[in-house]
Amino acid sequence: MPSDAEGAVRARWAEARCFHADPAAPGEPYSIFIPPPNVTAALHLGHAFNNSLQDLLTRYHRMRGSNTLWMPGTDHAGIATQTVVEKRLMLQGKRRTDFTREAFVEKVQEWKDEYEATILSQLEAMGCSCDFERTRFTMDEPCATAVRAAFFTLFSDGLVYRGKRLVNWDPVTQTALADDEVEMEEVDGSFWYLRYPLSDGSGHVTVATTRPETMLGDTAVALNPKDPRAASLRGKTVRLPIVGREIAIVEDDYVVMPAAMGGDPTDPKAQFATGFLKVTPAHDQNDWDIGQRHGLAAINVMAPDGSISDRHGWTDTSEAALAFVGLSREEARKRIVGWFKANGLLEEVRPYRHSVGHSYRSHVPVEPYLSDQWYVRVTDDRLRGTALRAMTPDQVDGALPESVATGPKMAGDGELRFYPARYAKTFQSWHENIRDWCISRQLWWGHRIPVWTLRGDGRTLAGTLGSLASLGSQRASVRAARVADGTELALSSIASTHGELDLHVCLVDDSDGPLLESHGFRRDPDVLDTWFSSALWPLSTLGWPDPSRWPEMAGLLDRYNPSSVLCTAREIITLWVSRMVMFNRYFLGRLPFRDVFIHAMIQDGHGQKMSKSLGNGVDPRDIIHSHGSDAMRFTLVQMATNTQDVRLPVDLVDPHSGETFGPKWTTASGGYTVADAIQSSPKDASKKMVSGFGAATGVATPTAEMPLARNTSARFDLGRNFANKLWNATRFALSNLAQAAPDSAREPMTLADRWMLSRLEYASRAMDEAIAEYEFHRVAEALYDLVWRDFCDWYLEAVKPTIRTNATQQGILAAALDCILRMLHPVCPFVTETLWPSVQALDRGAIDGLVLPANPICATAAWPRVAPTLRDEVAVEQFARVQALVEAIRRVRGERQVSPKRRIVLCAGASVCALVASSDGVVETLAGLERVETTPAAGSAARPLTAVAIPFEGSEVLLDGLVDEVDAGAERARLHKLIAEREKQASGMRGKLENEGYVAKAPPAVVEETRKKLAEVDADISAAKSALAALG
RNA sequence: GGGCGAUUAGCUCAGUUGGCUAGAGCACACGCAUCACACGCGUGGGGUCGUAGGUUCGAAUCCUAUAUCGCCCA
Repeated sequence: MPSDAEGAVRARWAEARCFHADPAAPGEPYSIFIPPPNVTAALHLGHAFNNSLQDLLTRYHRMRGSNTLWMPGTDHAGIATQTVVEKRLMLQGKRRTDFTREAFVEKVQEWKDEYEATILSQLEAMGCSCDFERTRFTMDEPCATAVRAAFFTLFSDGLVYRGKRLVNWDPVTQTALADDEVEMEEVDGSFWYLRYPLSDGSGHVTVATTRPETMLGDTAVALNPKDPRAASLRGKTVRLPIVGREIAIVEDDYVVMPAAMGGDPTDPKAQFATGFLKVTPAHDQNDWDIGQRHGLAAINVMAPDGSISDRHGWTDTSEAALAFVGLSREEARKRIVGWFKANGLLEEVRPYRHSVGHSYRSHVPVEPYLSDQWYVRVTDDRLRGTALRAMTPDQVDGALPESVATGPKMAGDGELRFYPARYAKTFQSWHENIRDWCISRQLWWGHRIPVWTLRGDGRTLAGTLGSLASLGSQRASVRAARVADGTELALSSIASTHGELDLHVCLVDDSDGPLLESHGFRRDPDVLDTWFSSALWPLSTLGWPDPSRWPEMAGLLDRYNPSSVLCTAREIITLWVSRMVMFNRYFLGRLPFRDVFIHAMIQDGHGQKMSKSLGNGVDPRDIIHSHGSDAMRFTLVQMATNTQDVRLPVDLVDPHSGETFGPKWTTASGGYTVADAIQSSPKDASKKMVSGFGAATGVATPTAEMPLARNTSARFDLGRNFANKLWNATRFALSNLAQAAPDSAREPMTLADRWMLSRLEYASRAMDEAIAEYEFHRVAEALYDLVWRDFCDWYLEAVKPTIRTNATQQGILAAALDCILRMLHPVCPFVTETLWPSVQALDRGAIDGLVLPANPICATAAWPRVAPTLRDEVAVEQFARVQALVEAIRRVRGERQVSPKRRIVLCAGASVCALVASSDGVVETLAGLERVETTPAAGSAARPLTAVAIPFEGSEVLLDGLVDEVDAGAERARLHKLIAEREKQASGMRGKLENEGYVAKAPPAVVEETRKKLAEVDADISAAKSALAALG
């Protein structure tokens, strides 16, 4: 199907507003929220996959009469988008800080506008039946309003708090990094062995460390409680060199014991360990955890630029320590090692290769850095508990924790179901082990945190608080915390509290900001984690908290939340699914969706995840260009199995010659296989092109002489061939119906007609079941078998002799075609919609059990109502025999290389002749028979010399006229081979039946089946043997 | 380190409570320009189901161990 026809079809849909959801319209609601794609980049095949499945569901339920909403939109993707824009600025030699915050955000906005438009056009090109009139963006006004309301509510309810935590800090760009922005790199480092004297002068302990510079912030030395030295050291303290701080010796399981003292000799760390660990809670995640367990102080000895500093939490600076203040962390390391050496406290240095996290932006080692961040208290039962209680009980592994199970009941409890079921476990264990959610990000692109803070002593702050009374609790929420440890305080007690305090005021609306700022408050510069706004997606897109503010959203929230299903990928269960469930339940008291369908991942041909950095993502528009949208969709649906990720070997299309070829591969850092950035034309090696890898990584820039090569993949040939097949079959059917004789008679239904209707019934049932279970490859399989195998290979061939004169059959052919278009539409909307008008124009007789209401547009046509009575078991069984006979004859024709043009004579017994007669000429047509003759009973002395015998259903069937002269030798060989095959089968079955255990214990039906089969095979063998005997 | 998944034909994948000769598409071989389709039609070859044990009358399927690969979480 030509791709320009796709545009015309889209225009038809748009004009009829087929996909616009009207909450006032009738029908059961069926809604899906699109997982909003990041505006960072264009969509790739993974998105095409995900969206093809969502569209399949949406179109299917729309045709089934549901009131359907597929909500589209995009996500601002804070860190990722800000980073790509900063990278682009860097190419111009500029940095984010060269601009004002507003000017920079403006630049990101431009990027967003460009990619949002690209993404939406990609969705349209794929044929997605989204309600594009309702398209949302996570930072547009309704979404921002929802974010603000949600944050305010959580803040007021005590579910948001400020706390300290180690973040991945990039000291060069001075921002926190998400975990996935940290690249692990192998580094040649060292273990330094430092001696820390015991305070009582009774000796020393030796700690091993890869980061000696952090010792300035040590607040303990730890050893394993199983360590034999533990008892004698219990209660003692250590005098920290340089600083002079007296620090405790604590016992913790985390500490690795040296191999020599009972540590695990296979653990490489045990080879290096001394059994003593310096504990620096402010500069190491594991040390932080130890610190939490033992109540240790966290002393931060670094400035945000990574230099040693006594101004960020370090107060007990000694004279000796001052010498290191101001040094970079690299320089400090050298000087501190030098100090230990000079003072005789450096015991040893051993080389050590280990992996260290590096910033993917500045490529310097990431510093675990202690900083103040905002948190959502997701560990609270109101969030975590409601999420766990949402799980359907039969998917809960074991039992929910007692404290959770006994929590308050709520609508939606027990209604959340995962497909495939195994992912429920991921959801459950995530919530059982969840930690409070850090939601602040040191970025400029995102929803800015709506909190204003004033720091001061209690008495002053109490006074300020009094003058803010006019704000009222509807517009402002106030909380107070002690600066030193973050402890929250009751507002009534702050006037009498000593020490520095922070007063945090959360505002519903920015308009009250200036009032706060006039009192010296400053707004938090950070923005919210992107997932905070994503978590509200099923709420914000429907106008929550106040749909009346947007007239076009009236009624949406009540009608479409909860939605029907969320379709997404594995890693999203923790990032997004969890948070949507918690927020939707907390704010609205409902589930955001009842089903969660987790689909496989599309990998490249080397089993690698498609990613921007590898440049192996394939633009769906490339595939639409080479194969068409329907072909892409059908193939993707066919690949949607529930167990496996999907490998997709990718080829390039040479822009110079149009030829498809396999690219040249190379190995990139990390051992990944990537396409060479620049590829040569297979036709003319002097002509070059840029691969997706080259363009995505910026290694090569496409030019007029060296254009970007499109991707393609032979995997999509399947879908293209399928769409082509349907197209041609429809053309053929239409032309036959157009040439039907005007005086066609209404005949009784033929065997083929009854069989075809049965196949429609079967396929319709198979589709319903597969969709209900989200087993999409079965949908594709059912359609493929129906269209290609049943309709094209058999039915169209079978009706050829009768279709032009049999009016009943004409009606059935038209109805079958109509039914097929409807059933195929959710997968291949373009070709079905294109064919729709001509098929709708056909006359069709009324068929009992098949209802196909007329409709001008396929997309909104009713799903076929196929009654179970359409299934004709007799016809199904009879036709299977016809197929077996035709195939048996064809096999011989194939072996003998008989020309398809050559007509032959079939001589068979009464039973086979009756079968042939019942087929209304189908056997004759498909097997190329001249005529059929009834053979006299067995012992056929009159067997023609040119006849060839085949066993069929246990009797001998003769084919005459295959060849001019039978080659007796070849004929014997064929029969011997056939007999050997059947003997092997028979002996297998006989073996089973001779096994007493089998006959005694297997279900009787299974045993009976084996007996029946064996009798048939034995009859075939004797038929073949008698044919052999006849040959002489 | 914890969890999940995969390993079946040359390739990409099915195989849902254990039960007909383990299937499909592509690729391959042979034949066919058969009046819808060569992006096609017909026929055929090709697999000791990762390995080793076990349960069972019977195992690709269930159990145990093990190898390799991948993903998620820490």
